[in-house]
Amino acid sequence: MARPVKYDTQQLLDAAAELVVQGGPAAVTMSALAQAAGVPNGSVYHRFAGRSVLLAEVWLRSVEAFQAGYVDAMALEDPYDAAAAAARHVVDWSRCNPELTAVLAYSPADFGRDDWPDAAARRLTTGNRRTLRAVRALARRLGATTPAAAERVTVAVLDIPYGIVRRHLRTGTRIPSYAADLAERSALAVLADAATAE
Amino acid sequence: MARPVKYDTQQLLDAAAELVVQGGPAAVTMSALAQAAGVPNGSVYHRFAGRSVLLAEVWLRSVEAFQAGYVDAMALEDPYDAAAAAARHVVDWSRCNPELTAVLAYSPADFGRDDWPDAAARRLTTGNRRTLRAVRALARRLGATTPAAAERVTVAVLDIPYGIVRRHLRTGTRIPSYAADLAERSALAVLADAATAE
DNA sequence: ATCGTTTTGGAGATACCGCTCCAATAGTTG
DNA sequence: CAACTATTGGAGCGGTATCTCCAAAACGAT
Repeated sequence: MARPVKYDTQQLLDAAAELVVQGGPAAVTMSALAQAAGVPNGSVYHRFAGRSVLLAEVWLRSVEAFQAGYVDAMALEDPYDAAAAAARHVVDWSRCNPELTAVLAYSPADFGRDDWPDAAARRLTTGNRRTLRAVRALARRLGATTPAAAERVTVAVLDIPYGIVRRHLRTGTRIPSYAADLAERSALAVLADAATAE
Repeated sequence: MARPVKYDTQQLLDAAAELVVQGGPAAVTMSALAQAAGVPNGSVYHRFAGRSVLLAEVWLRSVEAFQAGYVDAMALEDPYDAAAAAARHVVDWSRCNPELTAVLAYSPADFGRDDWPDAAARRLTTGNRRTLRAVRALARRLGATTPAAAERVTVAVLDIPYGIVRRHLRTGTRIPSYAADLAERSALAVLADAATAE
């Protein structure tokens, strides 16, 4: 019925993520993407209405992929098991998805969030809210009542594992194999310390 | 002897840091800086030879200010006191220097490290090495022998406090007053857990 | 084979950025 | 007051990025 599509959106997003690895969000220009993917300049605009839409897609694809597994990990019955699984997931997922992790090393603001179309902005807040709810639910199951206690849970299941990942990302060293164990143990140590405080 | 200087370098760097807060390193353009500081376009070039020099100065000023106090904090005699002080310093310093902290949320690469002049690159490696040495010395004093044990110390004195700071930076929420306590306690919990493992 | 429909490709308009250059400027000195 | 000198200011050049536009291309349907 018509000419078939020649360029896959996903392959463009992959190339864009690769550009983020090499030079951050600023390196993701429409022309650089076209060149990196071996696509004519104008063809990029047939997939993404503009640069802000492209950047939104790059971010959302990464964050949604991460959050899906992260929320799943916290669904385990025992709250300590859930916390341990969540901490491990951050490290393991990052090891398996270095390009997507490089994207998440920035913030939505760095990907021009202010210029995103409304639909993209909504996807972002929806995903973030769901994740926040999951963490808060876990905090409740762990007996956290005050804001400080809830934040301690966040430290355990997010700040610690992501801090490890981020440091290796920045220094260029590969994430060592013991990193997941380290993240889990450190997370549980913080949670155990919180339990003794009650 | 000659016309006196009219624009202070520090005030330009302050304006540049403010630009980083609002829009990341990409927003630090020579023209944007000139406009933000109320300085003519060309005058910026009388202070900084080019954009790469400017970005290098912005980064180095922030990181050196941070590292100075950080290394000092680890000089305490008792290694656990030193670790606690280091963890607290990260949070306290970030609370007191939000603009400089916003700069450190990125990496030297985001500030165009590859284009820095040699002198700036040397300043960076010198400061980083000194800091790394201090952390490694602390790890030794805490009895860490394996790489995994040393990294656990890094988790305690850097990843945990900085993770807390970074999360608040990203969400736009102010760092709560209990954050320093939370960082210290979490750090000591991780270190205590490490001690029981031996 | 021909038609209709959708995708493609790339040249070019517009805007912005880094950077240069040099006349004008404003203190300092004698 | 006049001469000297380092600093200043802004117009403008070259390069690059975003985005538009429409003829050409490539397939399915008839």
